[in-house]
Amino acid sequence: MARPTIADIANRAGVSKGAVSFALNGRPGVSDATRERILKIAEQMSWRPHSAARALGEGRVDSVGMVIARPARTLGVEPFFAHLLSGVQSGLSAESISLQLLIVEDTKAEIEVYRRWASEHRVDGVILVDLTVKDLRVDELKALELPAVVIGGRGGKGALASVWADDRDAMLSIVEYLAALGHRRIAHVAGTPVFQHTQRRIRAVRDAAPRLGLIDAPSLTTDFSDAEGAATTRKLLSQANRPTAIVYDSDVMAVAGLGVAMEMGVSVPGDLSIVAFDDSILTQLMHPALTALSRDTFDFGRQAAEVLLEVIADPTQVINRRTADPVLTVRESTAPPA
Amino acid sequence: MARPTIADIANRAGVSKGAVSFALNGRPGVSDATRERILKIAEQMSWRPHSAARALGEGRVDSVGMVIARPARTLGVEPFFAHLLSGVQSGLSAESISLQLLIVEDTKAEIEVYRRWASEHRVDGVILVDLTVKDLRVDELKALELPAVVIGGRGGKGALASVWADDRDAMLSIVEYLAALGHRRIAHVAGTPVFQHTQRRIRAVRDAAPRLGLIDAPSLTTDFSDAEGAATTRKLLSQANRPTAIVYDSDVMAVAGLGVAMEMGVSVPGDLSIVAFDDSILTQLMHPALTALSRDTFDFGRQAAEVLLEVIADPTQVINRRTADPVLTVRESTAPPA
DNA sequence: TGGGTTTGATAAACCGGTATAGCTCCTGCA
DNA sequence: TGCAGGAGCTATACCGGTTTATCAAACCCA
Repeated sequence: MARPTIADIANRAGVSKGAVSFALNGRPGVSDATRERILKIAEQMSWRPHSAARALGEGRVDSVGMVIARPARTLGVEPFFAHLLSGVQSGLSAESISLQLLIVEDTKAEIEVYRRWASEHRVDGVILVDLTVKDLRVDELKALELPAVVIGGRGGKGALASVWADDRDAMLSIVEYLAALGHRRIAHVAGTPVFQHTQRRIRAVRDAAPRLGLIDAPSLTTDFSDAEGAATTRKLLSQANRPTAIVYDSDVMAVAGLGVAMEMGVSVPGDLSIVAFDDSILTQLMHPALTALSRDTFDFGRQAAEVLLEVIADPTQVINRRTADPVLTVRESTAPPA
Repeated sequence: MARPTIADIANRAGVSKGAVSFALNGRPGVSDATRERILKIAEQMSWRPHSAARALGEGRVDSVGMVIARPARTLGVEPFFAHLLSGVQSGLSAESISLQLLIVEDTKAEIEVYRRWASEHRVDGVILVDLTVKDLRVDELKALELPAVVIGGRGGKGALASVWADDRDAMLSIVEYLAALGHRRIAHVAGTPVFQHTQRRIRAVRDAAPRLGLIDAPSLTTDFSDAEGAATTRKLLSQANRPTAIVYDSDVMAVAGLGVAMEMGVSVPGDLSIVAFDDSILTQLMHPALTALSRDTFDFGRQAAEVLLEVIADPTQVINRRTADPVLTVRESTAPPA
């Protein structure tokens, strides 16, 4: 018989459906002898609970969702999401909870998805990425009463649970490293200013500049694309007093920047040092290989999953978990200034 | 009231649950007046069907699954999957069917997932990628009676539905292009020989060689990693009669190969032409930008979703749909041999 | 030996939809 | 006037689990 139900098992064992349910869920109400008999039969018939039936009875569907709101075009070059996803899954697999992934164009569409998921009871909770400065999603999720955890930001006034790394410290470690090499003109090619992490990184550079005696430390914002990364680099390198080091907020932009430098005959790391805020195979494929900040993205995802499950279990609590600090991996793209 | 049920609507409208169900699903059994009244009330209460309840009643859960069996480490650099995913979603969104994504380490784990999904009724069907020569998954899915569609291969003896592009023609177009430029020593850095598409590409090169008068046209297999791509390139370029052109089965390997060439002082495209079998931002970020074969991966995914939905609707049919042919995008990495 | 508690089980309700049998009332036609 | 037939709706069973109320038998202690 394909796909047996507990009624089938009850029949075979000569007991009621209720008894089977008790036995399979390890709760009192049946004798040890009966329990074992039922378990053995269930095993033989290779029974597994029907997810929808369970979801209907209990309140939960054993599924969580994650929406990525970026144009598909800009997605995928960075291994960031692939690693994050794997981590999330490893955190969920222990409880055999499934993950729904959706890639949408913008935040508006993302919020629509949350509404639909909530009203159709498709997920027990969601994981948020790319938190913006005034993030509409936070209030929306609160209103929907949908458990959520924010990755890489502090959930806005303690409203949502979060898993975060210290972007400020990370950026400081990069700038301090460059300053220690002797660099005094350091530029920062940042991402979109609407992202909270972008803001934090910009502030870190600005605050550290006077202390480290930097002559100039501009942060220039972009849309995270390779095109704007390249354009911004070109602008920086065309200045009279051009920087001797550039920090890029993503590996893709750093690679684009390296390309521009080579084109313009600016040698790396001789005339220009380059650091990427995110690490990946990309940075290692380059010649020279790029010095980059390595974050344990997999662990990031795993912890987010764990926190989400805790929040689902008890929605009243607000957890803010800090993850391991990122470390700077020095490669061939950084050296003392000429 | 949060999350109203059809019983609530029936109450408000003063009709039975059945009438509400008829009205909401647009089937006969209620008068137009009543129907409109019910629809208006449902709209007011912002009712949406409870996915689990619906799944339990009808046979389907309105959800399909996709498992990617690759080590997370090697994943994500290629935009391939991100684009594929977006395409799949766009094909599913019309019917508001959700997608479950899982990244696992190997095929064994993948098959386990299918078993679980089937027994727990978590998905209505699945999408397969990376078909291998003797693929265990095909028989397994047949046994589980789980509707499936294969991307990029012909589902093994017509067993499963499929969506495929002509890898053979694509490879021929590359080799013919290089031959037309005057190249006679062309090497092929292939992927894993267990993949069907790898085999087809290798055969295409071998078959075309005599016709095009190629002196030498070896296909060397790798594990698709940048490391083996680089190592193989080094070997090729160290030979006495080294090739004047190399075709790589992936963009990542092509980039790695370009790095090796530069390191060894082999100028591209002066001394060596490079072509990547897959296109992405990666190939465009390079200097020189790489000539690459562009496939409409998004459309690939969209069509796979469509075919899967058809197969779910009628599991007896076997659809084999051929997608648009890939086109060669010529950039700066190819030129006539010196 | 009798009354109260515990143990092990059952039957039935319930979750939120869909499908179906059946009922009432109206209409048309002989 | 009677009756067939259809429109419009209700009541109810059902999907596959969980949970609760109920109940019989065994057990305990005085």
